[in-house]
Amino acid sequence: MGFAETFKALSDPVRREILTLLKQKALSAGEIGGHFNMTGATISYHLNILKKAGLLHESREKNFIYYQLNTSVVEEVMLWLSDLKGDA
Amino acid sequence: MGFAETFKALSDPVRREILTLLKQKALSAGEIGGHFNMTGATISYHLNILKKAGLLHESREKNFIYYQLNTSVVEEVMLWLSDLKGDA
DNA sequence: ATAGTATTTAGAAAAAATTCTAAATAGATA
DNA sequence: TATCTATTTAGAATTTTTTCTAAATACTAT
Repeated sequence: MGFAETFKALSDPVRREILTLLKQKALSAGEIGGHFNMTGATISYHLNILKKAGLLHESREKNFIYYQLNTSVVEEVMLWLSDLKGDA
Repeated sequence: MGFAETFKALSDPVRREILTLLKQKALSAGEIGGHFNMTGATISYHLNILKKAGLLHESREKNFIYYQLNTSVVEEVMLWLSDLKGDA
């Protein structure tokens, strides 16, 4: 759950696009998959990496699992960068 | 030179530690290598990735090449994250 | 309970990243 | 020029990441 996992999660373009999609509204795994030319299994793999990094919140509803961006971890990354920059 | 390269560069723990070292003062490749249990060739590999991502500034002096953090690219990453967070 | 839809897990294949050793380049100094 | 030091490049081995197919799980609804 440290920065290592979070930066790794952010390093993949597919995962960054997923986060961008989730910036506005929560989406189910299937809806997310609809935006990519990939199997559901691959989307699930990416969602799992984002989840482990703490970047997602999930909520179950009916038969679906809705994913949403967890902004607090984004803020933590920004703090790390801010410190690196010298604003410590 | 886009975000892809920069996030990839930031995703490795060795490279993040290099950036942290360079936060304060410029260091030569050899000095950087002294902080890690790796060959100079490997350090050079990492420096090259950071350089391509625009995260480093280099200046030659005598026989040495001094590397320093380029904070402006760090700021660009922070802006991307800020936008993701919703501060757009 | 059965059948249907959504998502995840397992295992394997392919691609990318990390590291090393050995050799090459670049510049400095004697 | 010859040599020494600093750094990079080339090539190969290892590890990690990404992706797929096929199967499994989970939950809904008939």
